[in-house]
Amino acid sequence: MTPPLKPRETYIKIATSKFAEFGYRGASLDAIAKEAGVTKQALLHFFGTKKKLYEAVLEDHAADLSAHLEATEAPSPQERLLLHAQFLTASQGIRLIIRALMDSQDTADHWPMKSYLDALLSFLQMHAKVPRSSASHLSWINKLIGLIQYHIISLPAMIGMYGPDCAQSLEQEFEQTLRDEIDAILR
Amino acid sequence: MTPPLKPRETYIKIATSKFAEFGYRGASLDAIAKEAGVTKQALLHFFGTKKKLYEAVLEDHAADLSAHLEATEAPSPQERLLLHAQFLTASQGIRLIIRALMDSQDTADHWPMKSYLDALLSFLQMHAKVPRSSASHLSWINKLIGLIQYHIISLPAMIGMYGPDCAQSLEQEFEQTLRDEIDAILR
DNA sequence: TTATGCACTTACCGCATGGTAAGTATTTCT
DNA sequence: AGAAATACTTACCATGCGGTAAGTGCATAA
Repeated sequence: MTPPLKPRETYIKIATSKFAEFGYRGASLDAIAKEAGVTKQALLHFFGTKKKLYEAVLEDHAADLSAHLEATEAPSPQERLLLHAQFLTASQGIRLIIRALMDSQDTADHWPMKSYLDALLSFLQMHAKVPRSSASHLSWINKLIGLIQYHIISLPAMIGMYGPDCAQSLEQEFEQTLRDEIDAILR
Repeated sequence: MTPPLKPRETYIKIATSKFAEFGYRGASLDAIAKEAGVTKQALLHFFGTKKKLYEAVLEDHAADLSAHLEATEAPSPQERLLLHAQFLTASQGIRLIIRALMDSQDTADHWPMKSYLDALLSFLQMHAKVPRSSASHLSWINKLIGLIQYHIISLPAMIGMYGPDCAQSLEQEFEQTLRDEIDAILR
């Protein structure tokens, strides 16, 4: 029933998961193309260079995140933000963001995630318990994303070090922390 | 006055900064060797393979962190942990940890950072306000490292997006958050 | 004095990678 | 019917990479 994705969209989705998993350098055009069932020249045909494909991926992802925040419905702002945070956690696309932040200093000025961050900022400003500076909200967002992101990337290592049993309690503690943080600033 | 580093130690220090900055794939033996003023075969002579150099770097770094935690002196446990957290923030070696967590699933079981994590855990257990499970402490450590780590890697992008002025307030908010988190669990 | 080990070097190899050039089949527009 | 655009393909190339092989200079030990 889902309409068949256009080639370009297909490539972007596959590239997204590859870049998220292996990083910009680690994800080769060949590997992405192979998963899509084409040759890498198909990708170069659409995007010109690997760098441009990467930029397209980042922009597409930012749009996805903004769209999800927009579309999420819940009885209260807290629950809405919690749902969105859980989506962030589950989507694993957060790895893409970390990779991007770590890889590129130079592209920071025309950073594609800005639109998404701005959407989050205005959401916070609209529903905050008390008025706060946008720097303060930005700092809170950093805290939240840092929380989510480190939880995701450290979990496999934690399980490796402390056994599979620790996973469940870590998950529980993590969700409680999410709730606490959200409750702390939203009315 | 500092005693001249042995070659092996020199290589590890340089490799540490390169791996932290560019990741395992992104840091080439050539680049590391060039900065050390030798050829890459000098590195291969000492470490055999790039992978083994990487492991040596991780182990050395874990030892450094544990040593710093051990050596830090302060009037109270809170201040001691705060000093250590600020060292973590300033050392930028935290990038190494993130890179390592993201790059390797398979090496998670014999993860070199475990000794450092265990040192942190016992520190928390010794000075916690109230007794808590080690899973709970582990979760708190994740939170703290996530906080530090995302602050560091996102700051350049934040400055790029919102201008240099936001840096100072982000720094201030960040330090306050560190203090709050530490005060929340240490007596 | 010879030998042994250490800390390298130069020369080379094979492979993976991003990218170019040119061609091809299919659909859409005029 | 013919032209143009779309969505690719095969063939190829230059570069950078990790790693091997063999040799060199130098200090110390027997």
